[in-house]
Amino acid sequence: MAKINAVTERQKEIIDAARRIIGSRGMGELTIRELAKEINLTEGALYRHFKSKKEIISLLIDDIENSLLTTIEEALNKGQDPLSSLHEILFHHISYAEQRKGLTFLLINEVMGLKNAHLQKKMYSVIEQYLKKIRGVLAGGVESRVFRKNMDVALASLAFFGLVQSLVTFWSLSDFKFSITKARIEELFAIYKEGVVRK
Amino acid sequence: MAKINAVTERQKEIIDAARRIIGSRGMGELTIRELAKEINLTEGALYRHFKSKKEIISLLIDDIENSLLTTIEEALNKGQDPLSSLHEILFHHISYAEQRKGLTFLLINEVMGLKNAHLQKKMYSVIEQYLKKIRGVLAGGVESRVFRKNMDVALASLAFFGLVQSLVTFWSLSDFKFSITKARIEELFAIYKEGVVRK
DNA sequence: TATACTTGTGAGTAATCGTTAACTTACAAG
DNA sequence: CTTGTAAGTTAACGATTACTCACAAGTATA
Repeated sequence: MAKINAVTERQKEIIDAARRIIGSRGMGELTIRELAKEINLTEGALYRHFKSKKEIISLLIDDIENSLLTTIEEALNKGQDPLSSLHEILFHHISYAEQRKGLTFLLINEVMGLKNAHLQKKMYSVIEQYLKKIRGVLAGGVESRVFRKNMDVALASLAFFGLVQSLVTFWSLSDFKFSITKARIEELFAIYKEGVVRK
Repeated sequence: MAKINAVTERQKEIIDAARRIIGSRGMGELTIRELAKEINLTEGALYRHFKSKKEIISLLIDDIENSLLTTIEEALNKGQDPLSSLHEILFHHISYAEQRKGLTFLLINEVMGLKNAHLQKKMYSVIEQYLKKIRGVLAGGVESRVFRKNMDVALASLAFFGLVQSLVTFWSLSDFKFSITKARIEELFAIYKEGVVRK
């Protein structure tokens, strides 16, 4: 299948600016005016490059789809076995979220609030792809008997996702006051890996 | 300390209406006009009962603070030991979130997006109180040697929170299509309790 | 050189937002 | 009978929203 909609340079600039605004000033400040100001263009000019604000959000989702899934894919390839793959993915995902100041989760929520079926489906698809990768690793681990054999991999992938989401939520609400250290992530992984119960 | 701001009956009606709107139509539809329509009042009349929209959000956070923490407290009292306490809390929290259609998390994310220092601090406080309760249970479990002794209880409480958050996020994005069964929650708890690695 | 396409400007639109002002009504107290 | 107050209505406010359009300047192509 050929590329239907190639993303132009200007479009890239626009979504970069959008990411900057959301990260520093929040979703509520992402307006056409502010976006135009950010890249020194007029509002009318912006509409030469997309047809609606929803399309910008759609492009932002595409951006996340590419960057997040690529990040996870790289981490996955670095891992030598299922367990180290998960370890790598957790580290990469958290540093990804840290760099982007939780943009992914802000966007997830915005899309939920919009109640726009198309965008919602698209966002759902991204998360589903993410979870699918995790499920793949988990299933491999179950097969190679590194992971519990009677484990529900769908829920285990969701729980994995939750590690990052809750950390970023708490971190964001604290206004990014505390730093996420390597040791903290290590312990978070240990909880996921070992559980809380004494062996 | 005496009660400074007693919540009136009308105020209760208003935040109930706000909850209904958010649950059925999303945060984006929570406007003064829609809110007035929902309880058959005029917009001006609403302002007899609060001084700004932010105050409504603030009241909503208060509402969550009371209802969620009460729910968790009840579950905590039901549990006979640390492990069963966590079990109860997870069940109660998920059914709480289910009833309210993930309102708590919608509100958390909305506040994150608003970048309003006061509301953010308030929301942070609610989550902090929640986590504190979980930390209490976890610390008790470590002491009674039911839980791992070298566990970071702060991160473990965050991971617990993440179980519910990710489940509700995914559930909400899927437009509440799938149902959360008892068996699923049981398995989710098993992942938290046992971890994913084979013993 | 003439033509067409792209990208920009600047001024506008209607709609909607939170909020407020001026006024009315029901009711209670003295 | 007067006065005060709480709670409502109606109508508007200024600001902001996403979005549009006539027009100009540059660039590439024929």
